[in-house]
Amino acid sequence: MKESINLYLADDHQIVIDGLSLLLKNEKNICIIGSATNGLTAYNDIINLKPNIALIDLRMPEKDGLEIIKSLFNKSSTKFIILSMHMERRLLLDAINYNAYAYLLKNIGQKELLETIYKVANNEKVIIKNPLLKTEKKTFLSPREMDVLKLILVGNTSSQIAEKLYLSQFTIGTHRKNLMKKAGVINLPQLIHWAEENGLS
Amino acid sequence: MKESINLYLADDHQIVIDGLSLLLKNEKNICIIGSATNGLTAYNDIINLKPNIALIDLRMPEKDGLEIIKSLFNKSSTKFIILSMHMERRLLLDAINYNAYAYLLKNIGQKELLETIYKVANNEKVIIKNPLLKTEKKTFLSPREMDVLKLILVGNTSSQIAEKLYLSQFTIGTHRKNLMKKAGVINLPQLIHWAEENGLS
DNA sequence: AAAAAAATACCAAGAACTTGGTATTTTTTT
DNA sequence: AAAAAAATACCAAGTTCTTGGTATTTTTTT
Repeated sequence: MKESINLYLADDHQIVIDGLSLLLKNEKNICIIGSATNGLTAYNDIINLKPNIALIDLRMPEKDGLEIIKSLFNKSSTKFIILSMHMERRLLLDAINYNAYAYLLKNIGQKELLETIYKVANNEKVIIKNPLLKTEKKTFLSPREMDVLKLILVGNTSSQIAEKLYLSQFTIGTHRKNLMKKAGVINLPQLIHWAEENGLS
Repeated sequence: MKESINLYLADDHQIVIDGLSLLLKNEKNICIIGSATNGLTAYNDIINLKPNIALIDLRMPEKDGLEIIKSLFNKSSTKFIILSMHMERRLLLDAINYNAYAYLLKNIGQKELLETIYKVANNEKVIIKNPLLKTEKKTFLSPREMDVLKLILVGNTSSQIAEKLYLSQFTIGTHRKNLMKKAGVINLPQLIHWAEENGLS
């Protein structure tokens, strides 16, 4: 038989952690060895505690879920399950790219969560299928577009972005144009709204 | 002795409901009589089930927490505890105005949640004190400003907003100006970011 | 009833964004 | 090696936003 699964939890809402803890406490094969409400603590804890599996939220203060798995990619034996509010293909692919074992939406139920944890413990990768994923014909953003979008989101103008990325303002203009096309929106507020909805904030 | 507290849960994430259910299941004096992940179901259930207390999320599909308490204001004996992601004075005041018994942030712990429920059951009103509330010298938005902001958020231009609200575009300009001042930001992306952060999305 | 806050409307100059193009270079995929 | 995708750069006309004003009316608070 297998030994018990050491699990780490990270989510920016204490109540979610409390809930998950209780949810998983009844499972005899699962042992929660730590938790955090911010990404940096989670990152350090995961390095020190070396949990078998870490269940981490995408949105967290200090260091988001993706940054954590990027930083620990190929440096840690911990297997990551990403918890996300929204399905966004780009984030999902990023997560897979950095070796996440599962990408779950927060609207999953208890049973599916447990199933996923056991599968992951068994080295199975789980990607929750979601109707959005199919209908969403949107292409993902290129890395450069992502850079530009992030800078837009925090209030930079095109010329400020150009300075920061050592590019021409015209290039930024082109990226804006392409971003809006990909997002299927026609102006800045809508682009920002789209971005926030898709967890890029 | 008192009879047990009938509690209703509404939150758009199933996992939060599952968590809260478990969290409260151990309490012998609390009985969860229903739950929902969308506001409309919650609204109807609360009317039918008449729980003593309803613990509801602010952000929900179909009908948000505030709309629910507004609709049921003075029409229901249910006491409401609002769960919110962020502290926003305006929302807090609205909640109080519509007779909410508590406004809790989701980062509260298990103990505080239980305490609050028992206090509310005892007809005590609880407002979780939060440092933000004090340091936040920001004035809340006026109803009109809120209208304008919401329309900005979904991508309307000033003149589109003017049409929709039967106002002059100059008036909208003034509201924009004042909104940015109150939010302490200097451009549209930052305003939107601020709004989303404060749960006005 | 007086004072304060909110809502309304207006103006103009300058900054920034949007649209619809073209076009070259670099990187990735097949 | 060829094709496709991504990144880069440029232009101009038109639209929209931003700033810094002024000013009147309506509503709320004291």
